[in-house]
Amino acid sequence: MTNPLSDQAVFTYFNEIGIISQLSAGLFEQGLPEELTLSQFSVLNWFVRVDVEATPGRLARAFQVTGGAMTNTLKKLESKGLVKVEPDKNSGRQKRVTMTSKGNQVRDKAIKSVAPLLREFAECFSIEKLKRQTRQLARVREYLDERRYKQS
Amino acid sequence: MTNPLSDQAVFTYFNEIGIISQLSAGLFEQGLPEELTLSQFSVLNWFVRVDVEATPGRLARAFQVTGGAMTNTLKKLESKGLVKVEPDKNSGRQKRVTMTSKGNQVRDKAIKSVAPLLREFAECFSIEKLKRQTRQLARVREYLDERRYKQS
DNA sequence: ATTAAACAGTTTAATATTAAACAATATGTT
DNA sequence: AACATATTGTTTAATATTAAACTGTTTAAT
Repeated sequence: MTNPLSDQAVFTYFNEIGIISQLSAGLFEQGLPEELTLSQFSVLNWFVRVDVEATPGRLARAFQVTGGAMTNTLKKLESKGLVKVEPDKNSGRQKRVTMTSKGNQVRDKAIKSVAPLLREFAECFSIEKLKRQTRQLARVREYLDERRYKQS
Repeated sequence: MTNPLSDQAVFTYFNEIGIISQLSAGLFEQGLPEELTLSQFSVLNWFVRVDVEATPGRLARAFQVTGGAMTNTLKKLESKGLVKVEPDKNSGRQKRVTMTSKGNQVRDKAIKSVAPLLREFAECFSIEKLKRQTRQLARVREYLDERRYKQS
């Protein structure tokens, strides 16, 4: 039993999300200092919000990117001296990633640079509504994440 | 007056959107036939849903991508014989893009291929809620689109 | 009529991402 | 103990995108 109308509704939904992703990433990166990309900033931010250390794999899973992408992001961050990547003493194949104090400073600076953008946005859109939407989006994200593994 | 908590809420919101965009595009493209990318399918779909002809610029604006990106997408579609790109008789700088009948067939095939994915999704998430969310997302998208031009 | 500015589309170089192949290490089975 | 399998991270090639420079065309101003 096909329903083209609901198909279209779903497609439009993801279409809006795709465009917002593109526009918001672009705007956000314009506000970022030190040639920081959104991915790089996100990793720095993760070290403040979630944990003080991680493996590359854990970060890749947290941001839903491939291992290769995370290797690339960490290389860029390491070459700027914002994170440290060391071999793990307990495991020969894992690595241990931590943020440097410079990384912390740059993250703070980035937060400050982007704050006006975020606050301007927060003035136009109710934070409560935003949080409600975020919860719904999280459910969709979890759904897609499961589907992902079912396919492959 | 800074409010780091609402900043964080906004950031998390866009973060979820970014991940959903990535995951949904990936899943969607896996279901697409003829080596069709999401961008290419979206253009074909546009010709069914919005208008039977367009200029490259109009399409670029519709999908919020740069002119260069649309040039690239149209080249791929043209090389597969799915659209026709002709010079415009009335204007020396514009071009006229239309979908071929093969393009129409491939679009139909693509719709059928991804239908199961969309329908499975529609079973898990209420279409009414989805439409309500889409309206909210559209407002966010419009806001970002305006901000975009203000910056530059 | 000339000239300047705006506009439409393309090209180029750079980049972040993916999928797939790969190397090194750990785990589990027999 | 040996061997197969799984895991972790990296490398490689391909690709879609962007920003910026560029070409050609139209519009506007003087």
